Formats: sequence, C-alpha cells, structure tokens
Amino acid sequence: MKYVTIIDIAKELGISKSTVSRALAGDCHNVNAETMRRIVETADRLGYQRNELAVNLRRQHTQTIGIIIPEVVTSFFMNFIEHAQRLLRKDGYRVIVAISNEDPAQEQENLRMLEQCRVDGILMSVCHHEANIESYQRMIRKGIPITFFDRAVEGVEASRVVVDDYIMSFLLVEALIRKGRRRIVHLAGPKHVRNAIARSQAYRDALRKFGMEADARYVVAGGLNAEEGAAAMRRFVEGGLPFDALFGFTEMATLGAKSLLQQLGYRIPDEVALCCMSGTTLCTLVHPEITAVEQPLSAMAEVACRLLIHQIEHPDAPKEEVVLRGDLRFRAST
Amino acid sequence: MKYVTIIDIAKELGISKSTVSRALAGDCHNVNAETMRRIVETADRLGYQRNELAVNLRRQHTQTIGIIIPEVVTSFFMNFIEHAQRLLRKDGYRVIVAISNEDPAQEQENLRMLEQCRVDGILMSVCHHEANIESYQRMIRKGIPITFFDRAVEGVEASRVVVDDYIMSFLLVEALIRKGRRRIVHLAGPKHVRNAIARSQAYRDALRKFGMEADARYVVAGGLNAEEGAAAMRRFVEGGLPFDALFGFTEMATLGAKSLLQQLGYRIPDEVALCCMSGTTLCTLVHPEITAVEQPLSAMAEVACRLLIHQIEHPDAPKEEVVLRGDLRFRAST
DNA sequence: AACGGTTGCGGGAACGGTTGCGAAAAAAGT
DNA sequence: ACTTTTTTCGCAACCGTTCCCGCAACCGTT
Repeated sequence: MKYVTIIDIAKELGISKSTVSRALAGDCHNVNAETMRRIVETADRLGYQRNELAVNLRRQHTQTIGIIIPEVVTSFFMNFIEHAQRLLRKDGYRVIVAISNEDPAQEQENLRMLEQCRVDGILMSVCHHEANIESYQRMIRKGIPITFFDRAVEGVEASRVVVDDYIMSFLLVEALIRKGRRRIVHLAGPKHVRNAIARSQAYRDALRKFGMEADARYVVAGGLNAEEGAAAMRRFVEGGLPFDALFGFTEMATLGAKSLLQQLGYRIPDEVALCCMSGTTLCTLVHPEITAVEQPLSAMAEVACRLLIHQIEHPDAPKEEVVLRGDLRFRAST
Repeated sequence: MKYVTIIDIAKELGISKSTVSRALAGDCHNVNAETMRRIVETADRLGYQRNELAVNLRRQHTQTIGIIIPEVVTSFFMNFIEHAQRLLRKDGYRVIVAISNEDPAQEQENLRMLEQCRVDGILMSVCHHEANIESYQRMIRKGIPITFFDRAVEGVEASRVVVDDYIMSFLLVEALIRKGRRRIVHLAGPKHVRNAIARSQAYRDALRKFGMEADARYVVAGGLNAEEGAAAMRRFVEGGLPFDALFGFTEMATLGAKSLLQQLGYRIPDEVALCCMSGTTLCTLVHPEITAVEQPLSAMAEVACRLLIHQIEHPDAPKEEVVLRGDLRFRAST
C-alpha cells in the first residue's frame, strides 16, 4: 500500500508539486485562492498525510523532543511525560520517550537512538549521577540541548530544574524529631543518584542539629521499588534495633516497608511514624495516609519544557537552573 | 552545528559515498576489508551517527512502532510500555508513545501523528469502544497494522489480545457471595469502555446465579481514578443503603473508595469486603491487601508485540485474537 | 508604449542515505 | 596470452518535501 504524496495531488490536478506544497503549507500569499481550494479538496479526498520524514530531512530539524526517564515504577515520571507532552504539543513538538530502567548502558543507547532520530532537544532524568556525563556533553556539543529534570547532574552545560531535596528532607526529619521520635530509620536511596545523597545528608544534619549523631546502623539501603524497600526493612527489623520512625528516600520503597511493618503488626503511627520524599497521591490511598514531600509535578514539567524550548531557540543563551520547592504534607502517619 | 554525514566521511577518505554506505551497513561482501576498516575508523573518529530520517525515507518503512495508551493513572499501561519497548528493541524496532488521556479526539490526533511519522504498526488500547472505529479502519486500509491490547474494539480487521474479563469478574463476585456477602456494591467503569461492560455483566450474572437480582442502586459509576472512586463511594454511603462488600471495576477507583471507607471508620474486611479487577502491586501495598484479578502484564506485552510484528511481516495473514487469563489473588480484604 | 510591481506558478536543487548496474582491476582458469 | 570470474568501487536514481529562482501574465502609472 502506497501513501499518497504531493506529487500524486499535483498530477491529479495537472499542476506542479511546488504549488501543492505551498498550498498545503497555507502560503495564501503565493497561491491563488481557487487553486488552494482545489488542492486542499483533493488532498483530503485522496487521504493525504504529510510525510514528516521527508519534511524533517529537508528542514534540518524534526520538531520532536526526546524524553528519557530512568524508571516506571513511580507514577511521577509517567505523569511528568503526560504533562510535558501536552505542553510541548501546544508548541508544535512531538515527543518520543525512552526508558532507561536504571541502567546507564541502556541510557546511553537511548541517547544514541534519539540522536539518530535527530530530536531537537532532550528532557531527561538520569539514572546515574556521573556514569554518562561524557555522553551528555557529546550530545550538547553536537548541538542537541538537554534539560535535566528532577535527577540532574553537575558539570554539564545544560539547564535543569530540580527540587530542593536537602531542605525538604531536613524539614521532614526535623518534624519527626520534634514529635519526640529519636530512633529514626533512614531508608536511603542508591548512592549513584544525586537526590539520594542530598536526602541522606539532610537526615544526618537534622539529627546533628538536635545533638544526635547519625548511627550508621539506622541507615539502610532501601532501593527504589516496593520489594526492595520491604526487603531492606525486614533486614533491619531482624537486626533487632529499637526504632520509632522511618524516613524514606522515595515513595515506593517506603510503601513496601510500611506494608511489611503492618504485616508484622507494628501500629502506625503509634509505634512507628512514617514519612518519605517524593510522595504522590499514592500516599493518600494507603491507610494511614503518609506524610510526604510531594514533587511539584506540573510546575516542574512546565519549567523544564520552557527551559528546553528556550535552549532550542537560543542555542547560545546561558543555561539556567531552577530550584523548585517541594510540598510538605503532614498526614496521619506522623 | 552540522551533523557529520557519509559524504563527509567519503570526502575525508577520497572515496564515494556509496562505498561508505555499504561499509557502514556491514556489507563485507562488496567492500574491501582494509577500506572497511578505514571507513569505520574515520566514522567514529568524526562521531558519525546515521540519519534515520534519510534511511527511513529511502526504505519505505521506519522500524518504529507507535503505542497509544488511554491514561497514565494506572501503572499498568506504563509497565506495558516498558515491557513492549524492551521486546521490540530486540527486534530492531523503536517505539514512540502517545497518551490519549481518555479523550477520543486526542486519540484521533495521536493516530494522525503516528501516520505522519510513518510508523510500521500500532499497539493500542482504546479510550472509547466505538468512537474512533472509522479511524482505526482507515489506518489499517492504508497498510498500518494495529494490534489492540487490553481495551480492544469489535469489528475492525486487527489482531488483539485481551483478558477474559467476564469470567474473572464472575469468579470474583462469586467468591464474595460464597463468603456470605449479600449486599455487594459495584463500582462500575464508564460505559464507553468494553471491559467495563463485561465486568458489570458478570456482576449481574453472578448475583443471578445465586438467585439474587442486581439492584441498580448498588451499581455506581466509579470513574477511572482515585478521586472519582472516592467521590462515587461517598455518594453511595450518603445514600444510606446497607452494604457489606465492594466489587471494583478498576484498581485506582477501588483504592480511592477504600481510602474513603477507612476514613469513615469502616473496618475492612469485617464490615466490608473489597476486591477489584486489574489490580497491580499497589493492591499489596495498602492495608489490608486487596483481593484482585491481576492482568497478565508481561504475557500480554509479549503476545501483543508478537501479533503486531507478525502482521507487519505478513500483511495478508489472518488476524488473531488471543484471550489471556487473569490471575485471581485472594488477599486480606475479603 | 514603455516600465516597475505584484501575483501565481513551475523547475530543479537540495536534505542524507540506499541500491541496481556497470566498469575497471585483479585473480583465476585454459 | 586470452578468456572468464570475482572483487571492489563509482554513478546515478530514488525516497517526499521545501524553497530559491525565474518566468510569464497582468496591473496601474507615467
């Protein structure tokens, strides 16, 4: 089955493809109104759909931007994509998304794929805070601007929009302490993601502020999903140390831990208080609802898209960094 | 910034671009080993990346398939994408995803966009069981095969893979009845999605099997997300009718309802038993864990990809329908 | 009648690859 | 030494658009 092209339309009407092209581009300044009408009419009589491949090859840009996300276990990234897609569509951009699965090699492959497809720019959240820095720089040198969101990296000529993890984490832990909790378990994130480092640092600093020193035994690697979070929690509980609160690096791991604790009969928040960073509506669906810092999702998408488009349109403009404030929601779990 | 092309490589080495093209395509039968080596060497010295636009324009296919999903509130669809992407990548296909947001107009727009990008095939879950049938047919007539997954439609020349909603729903409701529940609320899905209809029918039939007639007041429109589910539940509770169980059309709406019930002080499962269709791991993260029928996610992705690729490679092969069995998991909520 | 300006359209060269065909050169067979 | 075959490569067409240029017709002005 062949697609119909502007040449087919031109032949049908006995005119040149140039005119058809102009008419379909809406160039009413250079084509007669009546000719225009006939072209448009036969175009959709024949079911013509412009071949974007040809268009993109000719113009030297594709009007598509790539989005690379590290994972899909959290609804955050998917929701980000949904927002970004709606925003970008308004500005005439298509979107192509690639999932890295927390694997730097796959991320690199995604980058290469997007370059081959000649995307005009990339919105990305990295899966490792330094593994692929070379690749990001190469991409930017080639003229493909990148805007990092949420999980950003240092030392790259790119705009970025992040959340103030440190401050919000600090506030969260501080709140736990003020409620009288003293033995706070920290479900930490993997050391290769920058946000995890900031959150853990905040945990330590908050304890120190109240004259406590962080006990390394209370900091456990919680992973990124529910299973890993539950497993980490189980190991800690079996270790036998007393505890009365939990500060989670991320939502799913925390929910996994919570689920386990409830299975083991712990009462929340009486025996153990719970809170975490990067919570979503999920935190309000479990019982009891969980105190969390929510990512400013739509603001982040809005800013990221704006920064990226600005970079595309002004390649030499200075890069910007926008720090958004998370939204601390106190709920029944603390 | 200009991309480097095969012509740049050819000039650099003083040979023709044909040879470069052949070398880079790995055609060792038609190019000298030494020449090949030099070409490959300068290619990555110059940082050459093939322009897929040009390739796709020349060959008349793009090696990319489009995935259209109706929403992102459920983790199901994004997990499907993740699986499908991994599978398709193995077969050399790129993926471009589009989100319809439960809006037929947007879905149609997505279809158009994918056609313009000349995808080789489409994997889709519809947002309305009949609104865009015309569009699907047009797409297929033009030679773009579609494979429907999960939310399929009737009367279109396309392969599809679905879950046996009716049977699984029936089993779920039957199980509630056998546990002695008699006043079962049904959080129904929107009437424009086929799966919702099947599930509601199963609810009525299961009741009838036990000599009960479905009371229309116990069937409430539950919507698709948590907020809508909670709102629907609130309306029902305020209606004052007695009830001892809830059968939800979908997970998020059910979780929303559950959350509300717990807020209102209902004890689960003692006072009201809960279960739903299309559950995911979320059902195991809430307390108590919820009995649900889980979609055979990876099997569905695997089958859908296989069916689509088969259609792409054999345009005239008969279309297939695969019905997968859901996985009923009894948990604490019943 | 000559002239400058506008309007409407066609010709054709790109964009960056792939690929069939043919030719030159090299190798092999007689 | 003369075919024949094989290897290796260049030429040119093609994919579907866009867009620059040029040409003709028509207009109003002097």
